[in-house]
Amino acid sequence: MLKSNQRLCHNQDFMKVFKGKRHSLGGVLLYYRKNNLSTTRIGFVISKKYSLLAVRRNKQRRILQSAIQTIYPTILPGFDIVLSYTNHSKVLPYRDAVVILTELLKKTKLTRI
RNA sequence: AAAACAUGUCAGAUGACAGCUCUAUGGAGAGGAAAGUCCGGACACUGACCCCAUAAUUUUUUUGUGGGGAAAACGGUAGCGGGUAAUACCCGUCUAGAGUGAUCUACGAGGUGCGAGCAGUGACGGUUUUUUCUGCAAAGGAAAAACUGCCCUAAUACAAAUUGGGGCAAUGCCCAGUGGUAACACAGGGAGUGAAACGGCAAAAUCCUUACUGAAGUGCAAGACCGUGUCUCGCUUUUGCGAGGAGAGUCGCGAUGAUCUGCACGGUAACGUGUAGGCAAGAUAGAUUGUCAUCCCAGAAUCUGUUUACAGGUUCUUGGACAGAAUCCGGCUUAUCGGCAUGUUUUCUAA
RNA sequence: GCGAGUGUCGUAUAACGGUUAUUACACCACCUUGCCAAGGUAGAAAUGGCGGUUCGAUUCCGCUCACUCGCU
Repeated sequence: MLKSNQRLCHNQDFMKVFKGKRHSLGGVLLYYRKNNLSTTRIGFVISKKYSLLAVRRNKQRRILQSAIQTIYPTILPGFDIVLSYTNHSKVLPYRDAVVILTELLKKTKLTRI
């Protein structure tokens, strides 16, 4: 779980980010857009299309959150990012999530290195 | 000891690293169903019948506040007796059926209406028993007998139908008796019918009535406050004032409660009374977790031992039921891997 | 979260508790035509699922599954 200033919290912010650029890899969709703040804020979208059970949706979101948390120091500040996972056929485990997210961030040049 | 039945209860454990929410430095942090939203309440707002008290305007009256009552309308319940804040809930009990049994399942006021079911009668049909055929078996076909409510008699020689007369039983009806708080059960007496008479159905309060009973409607996105944006309108036209109102703001909303746990008493029980102790999640793009290790449970493969089904060991990119609080409680319903405890019944063994 | 509603052939649509479940378009076969369309004749195809009430259920009731809508 990220801190509250590192999270996207309001519907208007989400709508803004969806109008920005996007990239996808392995079922993970990444939207991003510049904001005028000193931190990057990240939001997660896992819809009812992924699973109708609330337990599975919560589980998948927590896995993505904890994967982001390990990568977070390498991300450049000043962006709004939204991550969503829609591949309803299987669960994305923690190790694969870390690999996919680092590759995605390298492609979009949001990392420091 | 085995099998079964009922009720209650647990919902993998420990550690390390990294992190979140509340509280404020000490801690606390998801369920039995948090689910479905099928019922019932609490709570909030809206409108509102009659009576009484009080305050203001005023003295006919109108408005506000508080308290009490009633049943019109609109609902709720429906064998009987209880429990509860309340219920389509719970407990006990009556009736019918299933089971060797513990136990389980089902139904329930009256009228009026319906009636393609049963019976009324011949056939058909149904149930039981016996024989026989097909078939591995399950089951199916054929034949016979008994029962399934009618019987006797006259007009009319016989049969059938119709009409008249007579008789018996069961259910139901009426009367009074015994047991039970009651529903009802048991055992008597009387009248009458051969028929929509009896029995059956009306499943979501509906066609009408009766008895008992509840004021109604909307739901926390209820609702209360604030009045903040490069917002809108009006006045002033610098500041400012008033109205509306986006809202990502505050409260409602996080435990002194129809509360939880233990004990005692009353009651067959649901439950009630008393007493001692506890204060146990409170998020809002939505916390209550992620990863790893060891153990535990289950599964698969394999090895060893012997009674060939058990015991022990090894391995695994194996799996860990159903499922995630959203205002809060009491029920019901649905989903669910496994385990534990208590009580009861049946069978077997031993004394 | 709170509340309301709908499921009938491939699609749209009808039904008093009593039929072999209606109609239109689409589909298939045949006739017609030199060929196609239109037209004619015949045909196949459905009550979301599981239980209950009833002599009998698309209809009434319960549970369940899927879908739709309203309230920031």
